[in-house]
Amino acid sequence: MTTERKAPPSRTAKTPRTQLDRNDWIEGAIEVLADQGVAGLRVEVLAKNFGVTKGSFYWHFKDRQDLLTAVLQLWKEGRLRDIEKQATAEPGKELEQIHHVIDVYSAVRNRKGISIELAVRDWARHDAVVNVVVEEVDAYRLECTRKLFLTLGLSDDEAQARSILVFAYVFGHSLMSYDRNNPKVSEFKRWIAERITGR
Amino acid sequence: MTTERKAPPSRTAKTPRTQLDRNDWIEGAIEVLADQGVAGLRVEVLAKNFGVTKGSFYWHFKDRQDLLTAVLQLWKEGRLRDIEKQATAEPGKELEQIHHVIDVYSAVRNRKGISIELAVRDWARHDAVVNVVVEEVDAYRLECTRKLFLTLGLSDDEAQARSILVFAYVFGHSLMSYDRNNPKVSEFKRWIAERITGR
DNA sequence: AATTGTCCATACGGTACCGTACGCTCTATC
DNA sequence: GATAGAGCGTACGGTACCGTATGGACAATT
Repeated sequence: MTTERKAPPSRTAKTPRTQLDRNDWIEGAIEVLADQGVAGLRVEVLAKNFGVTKGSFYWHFKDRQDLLTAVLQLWKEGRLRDIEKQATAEPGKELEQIHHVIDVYSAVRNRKGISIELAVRDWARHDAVVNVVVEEVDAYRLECTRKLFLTLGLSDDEAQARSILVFAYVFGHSLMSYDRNNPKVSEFKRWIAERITGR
Repeated sequence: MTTERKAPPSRTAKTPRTQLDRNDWIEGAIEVLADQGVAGLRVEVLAKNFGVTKGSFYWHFKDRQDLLTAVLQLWKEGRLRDIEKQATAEPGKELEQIHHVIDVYSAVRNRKGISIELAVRDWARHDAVVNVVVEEVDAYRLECTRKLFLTLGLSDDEAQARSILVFAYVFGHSLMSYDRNNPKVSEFKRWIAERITGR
């Protein structure tokens, strides 16, 4: 499926958002997913967030699973596009680009993105279909990063190992709860990034 | 592992388990937690697993929260004991011990332990009290590992940074879904462990 | 002005839970 | 062998959901 953005039905400027379309629901669902997890992703709750009733929901979606599938699909597409964007380097700037990837995917300012990531991964642990999608996304991420390492002249094995380390680290980091108020944290993060990418 | 088995109340050989005590419920709850998450930790479901009704549950526990608190407490104690055990090295064997920690906490054979770990961490994302406990456990884990690195002659900052990397990696690794059938995976894991601990 | 389709509200039956009240049955103890 | 309490079953009311049926409200079209 492809981001089926419907052209706004000519009510562009008048009432900013009286009607909801499928995409609005999906995006709202991703919000809830980020801070409640799939378990908290309930039709009636979501409807209440929008100030409507579920009568609206069931007009746009067959059932709850229909929404979940759409959410997963949108997530996958977004993640594939994102890693492609974040891991594309100008020639000669591959090392900086890897640092950029580590930085973006472990940044505290990216709280929402990280929350979604963790929520989807937890979702995947209880749903085989979701797990397949996460595997695909992970595979692509590893591949993109591996290419960067390869360009830097590393062997294929080492490039793969380092790529795994990159993402295991960033996801593990966002999973951990250590003292984030520690002023040395950013120092540690730089040391680690250097350790992962350096000679 | 916690393994704090209470001495069976003198009905050792007769009926192997007719009565349930508080600990049985808590351990059963941890089982469910491991493969369903907190959201799936329902009183009536748990009772059905034991082949009893919730009448039994509410004799041993005030309410569902009472069980959850007990589960959390037992988990915390177990984790603190475990890291202490896994990270205690004979003098001169500190490096081997760090490798042992990495190995144990990222081992595929430790599936259940990892499932519990991830379930608790996801739980912590939606419950501030749980999050505090996870922070305490993490802090102790980092401290234990840091001491090992310190004994190896590293600076305090580097010992801290490496400790963070150790646990971010192992947890991130168990969170990731890459091709685990790849025959080179164990090779990658060794490379990474070496990268984390080596000079 | 009547019509059609889109979008939503209301109302309903059904399920899966939570927690309580109360009653039953063993077992140990005297 | 009566008694007391520990451990559990049964039955109930309540809540939060899911999904369906049906009937508006409103816009665009004719």
